[in-house]
Amino acid sequence: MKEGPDIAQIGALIGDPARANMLAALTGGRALTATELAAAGGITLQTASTHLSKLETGGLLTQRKQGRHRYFTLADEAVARLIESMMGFAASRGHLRHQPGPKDPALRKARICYDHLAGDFGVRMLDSLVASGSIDAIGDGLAVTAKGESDLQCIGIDVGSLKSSRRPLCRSCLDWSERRAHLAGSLGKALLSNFMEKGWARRMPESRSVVFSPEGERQFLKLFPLEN
Amino acid sequence: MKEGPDIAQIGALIGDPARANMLAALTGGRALTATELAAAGGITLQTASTHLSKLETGGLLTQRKQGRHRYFTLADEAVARLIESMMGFAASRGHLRHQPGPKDPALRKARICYDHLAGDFGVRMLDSLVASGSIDAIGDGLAVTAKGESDLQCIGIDVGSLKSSRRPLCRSCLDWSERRAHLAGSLGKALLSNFMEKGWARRMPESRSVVFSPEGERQFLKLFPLEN
DNA sequence: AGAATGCTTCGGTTACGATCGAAGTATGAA
DNA sequence: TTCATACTTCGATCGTAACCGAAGCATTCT
Repeated sequence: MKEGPDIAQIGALIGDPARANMLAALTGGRALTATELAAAGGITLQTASTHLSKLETGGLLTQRKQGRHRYFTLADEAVARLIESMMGFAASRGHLRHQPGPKDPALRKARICYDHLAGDFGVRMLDSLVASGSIDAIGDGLAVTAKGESDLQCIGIDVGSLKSSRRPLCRSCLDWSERRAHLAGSLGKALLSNFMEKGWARRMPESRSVVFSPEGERQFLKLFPLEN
Repeated sequence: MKEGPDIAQIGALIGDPARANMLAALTGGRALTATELAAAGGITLQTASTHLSKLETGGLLTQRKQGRHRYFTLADEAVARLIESMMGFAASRGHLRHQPGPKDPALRKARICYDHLAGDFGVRMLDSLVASGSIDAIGDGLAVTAKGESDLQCIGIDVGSLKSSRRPLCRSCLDWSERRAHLAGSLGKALLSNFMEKGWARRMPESRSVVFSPEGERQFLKLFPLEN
């Protein structure tokens, strides 16, 4: 009858539209203030405040006060994964919010998923890394090969130092737009920051989309070719 | 602002305690009638009926009428994965339902997870298969080796025929009690049914727990040893 | 045929929670 | 100090949905 952990609590937590919108906004990875989240949820500040405290006591959010602002973030990567997996599920059921805004194509092309690259470009990058033998893939599992380690070193990424972190190096993440895997984990994060440092890509404010400069896109496509 | 798929709908669907309990009951894998589910949810039949129709239109359940009964099942494996992953998340946050009933230890030891073996025994089985070189594991990805294929043949499982199914052969599934991976996919299912055919194990009515006979447990432990 | 079982639909009650206005606290700026 | 911003808490309203009793179908049993 009543077995196991209590799903209903977190379900209800995510089940409110305003809260769901706020969580989705935070999937962008950057910390947001209460007022920004209120806007994202489409509600007043007071209401947002109560929602945020609920989400925090529910363990989904952490807050960090800085000056007179209160910055909220997803509690950890597990939360981000849960939200993203629910998005994938919702998308597969056709629970889509039809709003073919101008941002939509940009989001499908390249967007941020917590701290790594998702969308068309994210999928292409992982496919290319696997095809070139830099990453071994068995099902959902990923591992960097010796070749990959040296290739990545050339781009400017030290895999060795990433390995020492407690966080898994590679992890495949299924996103809702492509429904195919892209690269998450500390390596996924490192690659994206690498692109941004080089000026190839930058994040758009108020959105999860990532735009590449013309030159950046050229370099990216050259670096991660698709054979077929 | 409003990007991507609508999480809130399925969140709300799962967010109701009665519905959550019914879904959890269905994670057991067997099809249940409306009255059984009403009992599982702790509500009357009428209320259960409306809940069930909501879950069905939401795409979480499928019903199959047979005679004067209506059997409900989780719509597909993706739903089962979602529920189980939410259970894992809830457990990690301490959202546990404290009810130290007598069944609890049995559930941790061996229970069913949709259609395969989970709990202590499920984890042990996968660990042993990996250690013996029957299964290759990279991160979350699993693949049967040639050695594994012949070993499994000896037990009475034809991997070749399983491969032809559309469903993935191996998949790792993280369960809430152990927080470690166990074997899902068509192979996971085949192994469990193999044990049950041999009389090693059987399912308890009204519960997700799987109990091994003394002899069955002896055989199981011998077949899947742990070295350390 | 009639009776029993399994389930759905209808109607009305009730309770909870989402919402906002208004007032209260904390931090920073003038 | 005073004023402004960022946020929380209080209080009250309101809507929705969960719930059950009762009645309505459908299927099977006798």
